[in-house]
Amino acid sequence: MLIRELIAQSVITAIRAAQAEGALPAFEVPPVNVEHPRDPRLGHYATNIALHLARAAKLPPPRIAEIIARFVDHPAFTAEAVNGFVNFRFTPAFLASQVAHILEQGERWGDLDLGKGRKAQVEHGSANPTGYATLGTGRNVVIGDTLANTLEAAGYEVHREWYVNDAGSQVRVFGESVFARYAQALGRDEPMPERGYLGEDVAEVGRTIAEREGERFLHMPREEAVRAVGQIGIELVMARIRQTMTRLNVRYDNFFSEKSLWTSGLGYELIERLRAKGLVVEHEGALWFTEDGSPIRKGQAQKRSDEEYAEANAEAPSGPLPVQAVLIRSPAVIPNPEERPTYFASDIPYLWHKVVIRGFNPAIYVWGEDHQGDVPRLYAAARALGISEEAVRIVIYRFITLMRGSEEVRMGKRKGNALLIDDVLDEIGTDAFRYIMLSRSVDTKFSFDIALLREQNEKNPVYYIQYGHARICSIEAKAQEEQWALDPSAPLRYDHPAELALIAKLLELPEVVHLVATSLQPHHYTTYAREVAQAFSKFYEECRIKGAPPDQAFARLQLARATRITLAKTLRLMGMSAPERM
RNA sequence: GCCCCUAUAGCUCAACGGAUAGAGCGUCGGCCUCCGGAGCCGAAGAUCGCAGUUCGAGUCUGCGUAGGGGCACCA
Repeated sequence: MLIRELIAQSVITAIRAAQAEGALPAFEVPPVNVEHPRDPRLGHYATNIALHLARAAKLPPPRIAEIIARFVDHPAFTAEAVNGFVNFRFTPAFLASQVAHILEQGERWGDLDLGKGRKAQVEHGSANPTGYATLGTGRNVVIGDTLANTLEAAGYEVHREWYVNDAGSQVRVFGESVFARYAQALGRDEPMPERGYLGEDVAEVGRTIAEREGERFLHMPREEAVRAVGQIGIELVMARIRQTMTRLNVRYDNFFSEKSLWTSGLGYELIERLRAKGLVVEHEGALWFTEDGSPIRKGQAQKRSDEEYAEANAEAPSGPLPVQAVLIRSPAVIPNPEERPTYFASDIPYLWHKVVIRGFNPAIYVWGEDHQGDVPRLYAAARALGISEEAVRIVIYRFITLMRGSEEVRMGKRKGNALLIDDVLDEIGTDAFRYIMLSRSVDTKFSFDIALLREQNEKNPVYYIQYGHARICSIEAKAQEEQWALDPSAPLRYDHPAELALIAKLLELPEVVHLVATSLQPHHYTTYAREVAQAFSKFYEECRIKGAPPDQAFARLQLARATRITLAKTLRLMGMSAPERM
């Protein structure tokens, strides 16, 4: 149980006891909100319950708070009424016992039992295999991987998956681009396709194929050659992406092929199932999904400019319209059968495969903000398939604005000017990269200045956190080497404010894991890790270990160890290393 | 036109409806006989605007302003 839940319970018990003795009138006890006071001098926790009870109890809040504080009875903390709040302070004995608890938990410290062994999936990365992994994908995978780590710590059995968009017309355009580069590498005068992929990565893939395979594809029918070269291209790109992910300390259990959803027949099977429910209809030669079975609205099937939307919707009622989207394109428009299912059409069997076939609950999607419009569609698909909406959780993160000095650089894979993860890692390394990606909340857009990379790297707070960890390792080693006088027989005791503040900070770890696991907002770790490192620095500054009386030296060394465990765990959750020296 | 997201210190970001809005970087000023100074202490500096709900609003609601994304037989 989290400590805040413990406190909430003792408050409820206190209120009931007060009611039983007639100190408070009878009323239904509302949920008790327990939080950290902003000012740590007020205590470790506080509740505002008295402010909420004023009406029900027909008493002024400060009076209620006093009564509750008087009836709170728990060995771990004391209660005090201030300003209508009830503030709680851990007893030094309890804090000392928690240091022992952390040491005993070791690597399991911070773990929760939220998942109760249920299977959860985090699908992240999933960029089109039409080029090497870019900065945008970097934000995606760092968020996804950290969430996966978190759910694991929270007691879920976690599956990590990359969805390979190996179907659709982009793959063909990519294949043609690779083929052109391949032919060019062999000295042929082959033009790049229209809207082809102009990046150096695609050129490199073309050259690699030329080196490995020679001219054999030049002697095949072109259509066949493009397909074969495109397939090899995807494999080469995915191989490189896997390398990049390894470098980023992001691992996957599976790479799931979009194409397989159609070659297995699952996609068509589900379309028939939905058709039977009247949710799939034919319209102008294409197959459409219509959330409520209503007829397809006019003019749905074209892209429009902002002005055209404005005009088309001038008379439309306010609020979102029922979801309608093409699943299978009309043969009259798209002749190639492989390109007929749309991206959304694949989402339906993919969701089914995740939740119904593989039993993931929740299935978490990490999507860039360009997919924000797909959210209602995915939920509509879930409802149509009879899948609980709670099983589907979607994290939308904002894009990165790439700056060079004060100038914004528009990135594009197709244009070939996208910044690759590998290039950034060459400059700043995995830990700093992950820290930067994690330090902003997912729905905050942030700018990434390549001109300042080096400078930002040196000042990256991750080093401060790791420094704290390394410093503790060094102290522990020195204590052993120099045989400091330590007395492990005395009970642990702490009374210095810096010691007590540090312990209280360490005790927040399970709460932070809980917060990240439920909010799916991994940036909270960066703040927390920094606070722990800061509390340790202060402790280090003010409380000498070496040379203290043997019982106190031992207690402080144990506290340093508990800090090391907490820092290491937090770094590990964020996918960063916890170095023993720097 | 409709939908989603964002606006907090000079810059980059925190803050689960609570008490004096916190950090980092930058600026200014202190601190190394001592377990690692990648540190510690201090100063200046902020909630886009107008209403509303609430005992209490950076946080919720409405309107406005500014920015990003979406509204495809693209992926």
